[in-house]
Amino acid sequence: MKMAAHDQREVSSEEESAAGDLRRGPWTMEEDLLLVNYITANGEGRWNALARCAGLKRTGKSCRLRWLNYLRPDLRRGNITAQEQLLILELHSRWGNRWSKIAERLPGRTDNEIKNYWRTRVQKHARQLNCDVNSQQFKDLVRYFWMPRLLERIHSDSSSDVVTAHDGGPPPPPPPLLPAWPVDDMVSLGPADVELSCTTAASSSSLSTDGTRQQLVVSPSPPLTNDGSSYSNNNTLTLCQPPHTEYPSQLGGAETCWSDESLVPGLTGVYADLGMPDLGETMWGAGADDLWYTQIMGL
DNA sequence: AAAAAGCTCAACCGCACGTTA
DNA sequence: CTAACGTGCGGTTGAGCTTTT
Repeated sequence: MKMAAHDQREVSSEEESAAGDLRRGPWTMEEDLLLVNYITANGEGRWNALARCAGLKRTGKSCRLRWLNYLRPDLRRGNITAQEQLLILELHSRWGNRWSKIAERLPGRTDNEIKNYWRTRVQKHARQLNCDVNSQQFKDLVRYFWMPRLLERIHSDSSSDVVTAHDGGPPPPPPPLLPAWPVDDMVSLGPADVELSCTTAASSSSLSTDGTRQQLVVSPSPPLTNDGSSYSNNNTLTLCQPPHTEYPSQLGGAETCWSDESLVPGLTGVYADLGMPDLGETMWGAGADDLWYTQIMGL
């Protein structure tokens, strides 16, 4: 964890703004205490007056930002989880750069945090692919490669928790490829009127939230439609692959691939050029399980 | 070991919009 | 009606840290 800026340096007199004697730059611990104590006693709002009354030589804006992004008690710390990444990708595809709106769906996360995540992780990979982050190609990439990948990870993480809790025996076999998931697999997610689902010939899986209850539900699959490509209606994103796209698996049985040139024109070529494992590793913090892509892509 | 490059994220900025006097 | 003020948002910056060369 990064050390707070105010622990790292003293306040320089130059940071005392000449204009109005207002301070700028990193907050000190004393300023944080003043702000927290004042808001605890008096509540938030009226930030300019609050700044004066609390004895802070800061703008109201600066106080508000410090409180919302760093000091308020319901903030969630730590890395963005796979579930949160999935929600960010889905909500951004729906709403664009409406960071505060997206943040509402991720309790404890700030718009600033989500915005930083998007810029440092997602946009970086768009650049690496020479894609515009707003291009249809990149959106398809996210939809057909990264979101299924995240769903798989969410599942495998929760599965491994169960194994370690209940099974002291030999290590389990490698996790199945998408999406042979257990039924009623529960994961934690923030409130959102979002449902994500994946469909293959074998089963379908969905990750949904309804504002009060969060769940990842895996259920037997309905028959695939011929085109296998429908997705994104009002509240449901369905990631489909055509039934003919099957690949032999070292893990036993035919496996499915989430990409198909007919669905995402040009994508296969993108990955032939750049290589998939690097993408997954840097974006989602993956390690050995990038084998998944190399098997599928024949790389 | 040191320099360079890359990355993260707290904080600031300008603008838009709503509220108040 | 309107000017001033308060608030919130998205975009941008840069200090400090980490990784690579």
